[in-house]
Amino acid sequence: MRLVVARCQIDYAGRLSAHLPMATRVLMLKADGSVLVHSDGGSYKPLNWMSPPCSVKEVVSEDGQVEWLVTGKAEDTLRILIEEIHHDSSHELGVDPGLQKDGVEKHLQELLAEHPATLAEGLTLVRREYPTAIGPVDLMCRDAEGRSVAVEIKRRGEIDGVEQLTRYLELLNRDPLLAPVRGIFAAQEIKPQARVLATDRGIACAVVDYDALRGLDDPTDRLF
Amino acid sequence: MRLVVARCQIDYAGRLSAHLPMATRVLMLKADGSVLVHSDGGSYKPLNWMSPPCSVKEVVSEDGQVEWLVTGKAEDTLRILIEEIHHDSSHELGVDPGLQKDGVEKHLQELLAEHPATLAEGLTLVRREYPTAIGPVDLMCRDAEGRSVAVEIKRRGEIDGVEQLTRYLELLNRDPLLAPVRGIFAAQEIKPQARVLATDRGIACAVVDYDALRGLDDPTDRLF
DNA sequence: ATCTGAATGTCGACG
DNA sequence: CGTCGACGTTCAGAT
Repeated sequence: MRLVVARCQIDYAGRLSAHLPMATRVLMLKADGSVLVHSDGGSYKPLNWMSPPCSVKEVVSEDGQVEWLVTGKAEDTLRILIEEIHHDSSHELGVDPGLQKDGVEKHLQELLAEHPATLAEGLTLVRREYPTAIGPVDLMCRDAEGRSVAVEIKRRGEIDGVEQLTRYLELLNRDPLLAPVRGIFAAQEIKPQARVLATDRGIACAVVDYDALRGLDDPTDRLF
Repeated sequence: MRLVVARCQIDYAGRLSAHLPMATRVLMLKADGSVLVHSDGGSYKPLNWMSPPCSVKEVVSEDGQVEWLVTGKAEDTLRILIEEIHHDSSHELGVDPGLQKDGVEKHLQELLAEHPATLAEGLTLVRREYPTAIGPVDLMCRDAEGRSVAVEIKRRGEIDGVEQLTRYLELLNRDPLLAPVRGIFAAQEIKPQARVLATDRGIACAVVDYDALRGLDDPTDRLF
């Protein structure tokens, strides 16, 4: 890992073309050859970058200008024209053990599979990841009357999720052994437009409380 | 901008929970208070981070352990337990002039609006961003026979874009003044599944050559 | 290798 | 300030 603070000008040509005027920025050169250009603000996203695998070549022109030419896989090129280097240091980091996550959609699905009745009175699980020709339905359930219920789970419920569930329901309802199948759109948060679309299509919405579900679950069975 | 290389252990609690075991990493602390944790590999995305606005507080426990507590807006917290600092430097960067882009979907739409006949023989433009209740149609055109044609433009044609165009067509075909409206799905690259879905729904696919379109366009009218 | 859906997505535009 | 769609999306998992 090499960290450079330099006044530089940058041009990128690849899937798009982009240009950064001369200014002072941080250049992060990782061990795999990838390069990140950060300014003092914005977000975690660099102003510009080159993804690995790629290689950096230093070019010095006749008039003494230093340029770093970063070339990637396809026709991606990042040209960094260096005017002045304020800082330059290299560091040995080693391999990172990596990130452990908890609280993503998969966990929500696991919890709802264990407690389907929180979605609707008397709901019982038939199976998780119920397979169909166009992909698996998150939860296939049966209601108190024994009718099929397809559940689509999202962390954040938006219009795409309703579209997805609609496709499943359309397909499932062609199967006379299952039909009629109704749908429940479950999410920790449901956007108004998604709710309107779901309601218009006769799909029920269920807002899920992740922490409450965790409370129902065995508290010893945690990641950390 | 402060750059720190340190052996550290990190816990994040916010929209999800995440944990990073003790290892050597780069910590980037930006002027707006945001913090990025990078390893020597991966991609431009940090292992962990805190978006602005947020503040960093240094806490030293009784046994001398140093911890940085980064708190954000809501209940987001990032705890960085520092074991050893290998490098620590601060730099004045100033405000960045920002990025200039060229070659995104908007530009593709402009080019196709100027040359609609490249999509289908005899096609003429009615208007760009044709408004409907569920959002604007990229291009509304008329074919040689004077029938309406709705065009959805994507850089990469995937299933979502076909769904979007399907919604527009469904709505537009309810208007007796426009109906029948047919659809063209235009993209630089169309994924097989998207093509299958489009064809199944009677929507034509058009693969667009960006460079060729640019060639038709006035070459003096460039961004830089 | 390709494809698909998720994301602490982020970012910008528009109402 | 929320909503929506694009993104050099990136990313991980499954086929």
